[in-house]
Amino acid sequence: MSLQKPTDSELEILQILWTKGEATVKEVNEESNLNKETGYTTTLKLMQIMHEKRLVSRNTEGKKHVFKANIDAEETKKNLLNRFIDSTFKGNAMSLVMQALGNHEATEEEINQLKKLIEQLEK
Amino acid sequence: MSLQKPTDSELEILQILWTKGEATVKEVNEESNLNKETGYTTTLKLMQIMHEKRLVSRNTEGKKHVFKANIDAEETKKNLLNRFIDSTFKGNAMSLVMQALGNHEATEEEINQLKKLIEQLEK
DNA sequence: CATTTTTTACGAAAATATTCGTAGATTAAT
DNA sequence: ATTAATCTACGAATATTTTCGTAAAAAATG
Repeated sequence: MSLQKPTDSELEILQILWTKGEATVKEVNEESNLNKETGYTTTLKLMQIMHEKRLVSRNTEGKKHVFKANIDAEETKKNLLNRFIDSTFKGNAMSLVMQALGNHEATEEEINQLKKLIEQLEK
Repeated sequence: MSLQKPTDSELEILQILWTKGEATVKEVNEESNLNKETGYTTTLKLMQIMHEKRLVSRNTEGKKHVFKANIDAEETKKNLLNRFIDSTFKGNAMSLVMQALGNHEATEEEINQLKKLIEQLEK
């Protein structure tokens, strides 16, 4: 069962739902508007399509529909990451890691986390 | 001057050009066909569009046009990586690194590289 | 030099993704 | 209960990306 890749717009909505747990169209739209102007019915339509695709589920009992993500955040991100590594880094995960670490100013805390992870990798 | 994001098909062609240094449409198309069936004129058209966008340059002196990437591999990948981190990991680069390392079976060599990089980060 | 093969140019169809207007339903307010 | 506000459904217009057919130019072959 391979997950289909959400579009950019869909991913943005999924991120909002993953963060909020659940949300109405209005809430999602307001959140979207922090980034870029988006019409209400545009967001609504996207979420209806996502529902058709089973990317989200919705509770229609109450007055307004309440949506939540229907696919797991970690699994989806892992999936997208693997695709990205394949397309952009030709499957070389370590190359991506190096690039990401190189670009990024790491805190002490983060470095310690990294060290721990590396110890585990060594086993 | 911010780089525009190449489409998936464009990225695939860029990867081939980055690897080969330069190539004709025929060569690129044959390489593409290792992954998925792609018509010759499809590849041609894509490369013409990429030329209009200045993603590639071409030498039309000889009999066939010889193309090469007109944007830098490292810079482009860095750019795409930053976008990906923003969209999929909400800007949290370390989270992506952890995920990538967690999914991936690292060789001793790679672990040593990582350790070196971490030493540098600590300074 | 005539014929065949290879190559480019280009328009347009097909596929996919995004945006929005309008109508009708539901709920809230007076 | 009537009016106003909010919300969903849905078709359709736009925009973007991908694919391909056809024609014409260029090169290779015999």
